[in-house]
Amino acid sequence: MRQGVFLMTEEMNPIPGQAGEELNELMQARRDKLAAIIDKGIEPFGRHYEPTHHAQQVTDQFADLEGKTVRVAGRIMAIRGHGKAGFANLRDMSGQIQLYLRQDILGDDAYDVVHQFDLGDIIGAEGEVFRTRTGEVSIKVASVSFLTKSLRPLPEKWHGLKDVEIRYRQRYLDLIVNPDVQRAFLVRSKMIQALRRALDERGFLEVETPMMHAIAGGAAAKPFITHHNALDMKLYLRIAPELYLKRLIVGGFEKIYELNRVFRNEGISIKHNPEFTLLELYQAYGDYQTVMKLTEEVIAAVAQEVLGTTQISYQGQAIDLTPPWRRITMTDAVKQFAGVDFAAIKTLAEARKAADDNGVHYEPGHGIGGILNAFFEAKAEEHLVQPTFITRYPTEISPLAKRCQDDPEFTDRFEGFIFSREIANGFSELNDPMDQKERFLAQVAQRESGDAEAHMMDEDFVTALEYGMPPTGGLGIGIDRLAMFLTDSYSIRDVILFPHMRHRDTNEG
RNA sequence: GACCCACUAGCUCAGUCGGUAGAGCACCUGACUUUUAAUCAGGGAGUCGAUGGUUCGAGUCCAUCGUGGGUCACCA
Repeated sequence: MRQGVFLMTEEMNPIPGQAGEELNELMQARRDKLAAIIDKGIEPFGRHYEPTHHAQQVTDQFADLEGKTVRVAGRIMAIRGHGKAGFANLRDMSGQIQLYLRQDILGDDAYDVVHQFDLGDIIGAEGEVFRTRTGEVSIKVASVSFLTKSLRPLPEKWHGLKDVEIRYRQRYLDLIVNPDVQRAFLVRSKMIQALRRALDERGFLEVETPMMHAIAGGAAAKPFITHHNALDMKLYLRIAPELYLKRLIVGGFEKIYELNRVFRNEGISIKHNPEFTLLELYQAYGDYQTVMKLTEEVIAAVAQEVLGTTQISYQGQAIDLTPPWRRITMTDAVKQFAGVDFAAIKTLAEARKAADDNGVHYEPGHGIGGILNAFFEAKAEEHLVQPTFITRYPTEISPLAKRCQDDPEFTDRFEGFIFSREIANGFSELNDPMDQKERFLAQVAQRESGDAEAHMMDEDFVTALEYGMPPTGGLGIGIDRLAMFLTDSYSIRDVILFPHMRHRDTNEG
């Protein structure tokens, strides 16, 4: 067999230079230093250290700290030797601080250890805070503690790491050498914190519902399929938590949210990752107006808290998140941007002719509502740069939303758009079990005619509605996309720590 | 899934017309006690993504494959 040990090793270790390969010159040099450190009786992979300050604090509080002794810990990012003295830049989570290392202060033995330092090593240092001749706040190191030896060379200090494949596959390297990357994920983290706080303040309760579903419902999407061995049953990774959250509204919870991952078995692009983070919330006794208002308020509040402003810039485009956002019905948007008035279109034949005349693509299964939506996506969406709510979605494409009081062909539903991208989706929840059952049946029919994204029948959900669900407003917000706007990230991969990549395989044809 | 582009030292990149592979940083040796992309002198480092083909000769031309990126389609 050609698939010997070597191929197995490659497959299990997608990172170049792993065990089994010969060490290159740079790695050998580090192993040699490792041995030298061990020879001196020092543990190269340490156990414990208690820093008194972060790097940034030392700089910020220089006036108070000058002449005082501090302990810091972090990764060595630069070394500048000067014979019997030297400088090193130490990086921790807060930033960098310069260390000044002198043989006459450290002593010969300790200074020998300093000579074994490599870029990337993690050390602790204790010493007096001072300012150098050139004005840089530094620490005159009296003692160093070796905490972790780094056995691989870091990417270059000046140009950083640019190879996007390595950046995503080995995100830790990206985080070490590209400070902006860490900042983006910090913003994402704060944004999620701010969101939770905004919802908690408004009396919402965070809940957790199953990620593995026997029936994949709550959205139009292809699910990932898995299998439970003991129960010998097919399970789907959830495409949305919606149907479980509404069961909780039936159960008596009044304001709930879930902020977690959903999984959709679809293409990957700068706007799509197979798993992404979705916020869904439900407010009993509210409607789509309630949650539409909540959407603009919460997004503006989060931007204000995280960035200090509701005026953001995305890819060079100024965007004003300040409420209230523009509101326009889908029919009016199509009329405005495509010049086609669907209020005057009463038959499928007329809708199809309008689409044909305007070069709008539609599927054979589309009704008037589906064609209206196709018009909207083809002609109107691109114009929705500033935050805009599109309302009155066709019932045909909204199987879980309540019909409008004045027209059963439309629903009390909205989607929020920023920079032409859908960022929020909300509606008055359908709580009529008989209507819901009919909508499911229509979805099942579509599914049987080949639409893999149409809903499955969920009898238990209908049963829950039969016990009675109060009128409810529901909302979903795409967290990754919101993070993209707040961090001015071009690709969704830049706000997901470990975006999905193809599995690295062996090189056999 | 279709099309376009990329893949050269640990990293960032050059490489002309097809003629034995280059730079900066990093690394190694030496000098240097306030430098900061430290400096100075010397040195080592490559399966040019993989496989096949054309050719006297391929990093360079051709084909297939792999991985990544982009655009489109689908989707939030």
